[in-house]
Amino acid sequence: MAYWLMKSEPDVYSYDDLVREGEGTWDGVRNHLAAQHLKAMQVGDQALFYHSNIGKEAVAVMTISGAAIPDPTEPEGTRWVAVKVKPLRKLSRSIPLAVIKGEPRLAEMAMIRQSRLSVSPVRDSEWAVLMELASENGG
DNA sequence: GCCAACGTTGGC
DNA sequence: GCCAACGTTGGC
Repeated sequence: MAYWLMKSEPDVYSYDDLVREGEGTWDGVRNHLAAQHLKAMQVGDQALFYHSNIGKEAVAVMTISGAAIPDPTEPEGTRWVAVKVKPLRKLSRSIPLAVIKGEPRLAEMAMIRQSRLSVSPVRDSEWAVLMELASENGG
């Protein structure tokens, strides 16, 4: 199972919106590297839901419920893709970007190294650190 | 609101 | 094929 981090501006689409929907389609990705990551996702993978711009924090964990399909917001024939996601759990403590940046063990995270990438992989070791930061008694 | 990073477009 | 101009993302 792989781990990911996916960004969304909460005033456009927030974690609460996903909870309300039950299952969401992660579409609108228009970056080739991000799209590559979408294609690599498998059902059962887990992803951090990160609120960009407003909040700037990871707020929840979701699970990939459907592998890559042609992006329904694009006309047929284009190669952009979307995946299906379902909410899993809200983090006990959300993880602000500042905390991620201040954690040396997360310095190599893809989202830190390339801040504008909206879909990025998270290593197992990084995931463990993030979950530690998100727990009530960890850190 | 500003600006850095990055991608895309178009002139040459 | 290079590179300047421009648009977008997203942090500050």
